[in-house]
Amino acid sequence: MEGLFSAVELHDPAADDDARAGFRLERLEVLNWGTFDQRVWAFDLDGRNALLTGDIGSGKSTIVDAVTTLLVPSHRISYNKAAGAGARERSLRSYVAGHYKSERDEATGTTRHVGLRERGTYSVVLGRFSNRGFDQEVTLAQVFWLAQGQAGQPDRFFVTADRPLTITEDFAGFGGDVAALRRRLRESGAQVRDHFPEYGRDFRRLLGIPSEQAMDLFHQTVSMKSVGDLGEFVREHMLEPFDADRWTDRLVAHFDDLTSAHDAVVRATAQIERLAPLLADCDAHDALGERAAALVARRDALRAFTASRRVADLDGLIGALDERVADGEARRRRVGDELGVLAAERQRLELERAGHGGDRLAAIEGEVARREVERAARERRVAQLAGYAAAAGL
DNA sequence: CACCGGTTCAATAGGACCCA
DNA sequence: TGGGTCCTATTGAACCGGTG
Repeated sequence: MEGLFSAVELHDPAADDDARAGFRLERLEVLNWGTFDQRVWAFDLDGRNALLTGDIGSGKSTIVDAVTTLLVPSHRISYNKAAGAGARERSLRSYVAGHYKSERDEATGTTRHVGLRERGTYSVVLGRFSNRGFDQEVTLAQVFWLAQGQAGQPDRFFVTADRPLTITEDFAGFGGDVAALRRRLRESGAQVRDHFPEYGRDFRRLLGIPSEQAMDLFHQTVSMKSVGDLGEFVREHMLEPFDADRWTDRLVAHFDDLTSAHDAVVRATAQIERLAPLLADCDAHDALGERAAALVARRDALRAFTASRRVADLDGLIGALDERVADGEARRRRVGDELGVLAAERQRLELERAGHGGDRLAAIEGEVARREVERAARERRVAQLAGYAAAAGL
């Protein structure tokens, strides 16, 4: 590393504490990354600002891309942006395989990339960050490997640890068995992840980065060659997304709501004014209703009242009729008795007529009948007298 | 030539499943 | 229970053709 670059210190040692506040990159290590082959290449920044210089193709962008790879999900990285290279010239795969030149196959007309490394090797990118004010150290690392005959992007896993790690001590001597390396790292207390999102959450928590957008801004600035439109850049990467269309729509909708609410109030007021006479009418209606109900009650009671009066009348009438019946009965008895006397008289006369006419038997029969009646009267008289005697206790 | 919209492709994330 | 594999939905980048 020292032979390739000259690090120029840009900081003021007198302002060292302030200049190195927060988490800063302490040391960057790469193994089998791009053209940095075979051994661990370390880059000690010591938490300071540094200027990276070097010839064209010496690997400046490769180092920058190593830092970017540590902090940004690979599908969002445009490695070519920093290198200013042609499309698709650089990728995670090209760094892991160590592509350094392309050969054109005249027979097929295709180009083939030539890599430094055979399959079966692995690559490591490791960054150690420290926050000197709080004496905290955080290590981020990613391990890549290309399996035999594997197409596409390399396999990889992600490591975070809240202590310093080095490639030499923690990412070597595992016999090429990636599973063994994972196990060893996990047992040492490091966090091993398969996917970037959870790894990203881990290191953002460790480094105290609250926003995912901050990483996007970091990515844009670290790999930026030029800013064509500063306003656009600030809008895109430094401001929280602001959906002006949606807010305009909401504003218009809110205004519409206010307008319709005002209309509703005006309408309701007019309705109340027009309903006022109705209230008076309702009161009158209620009064009339009460009066009608009272009259109906009296009308209903009238039936019983008249019935009771009629009962009294009929009772009187019944009494009068009973008297007339009694009178009639007495009269009938009197007439009956008179009829009995007249019948006896008729019989006597018939007998007398028979006597005169020689009908002595008819006279006797008439006399018998008369005596019979007399006997019955006397028996009644005897019975009456016997009743009186019994009543008198004789 | 820049821009826009649609299409295609590859990588990723995450769930289901199996196995030691 | 952890690790490995397979499958699928999602997403972002690249590409392409049309347009002003």
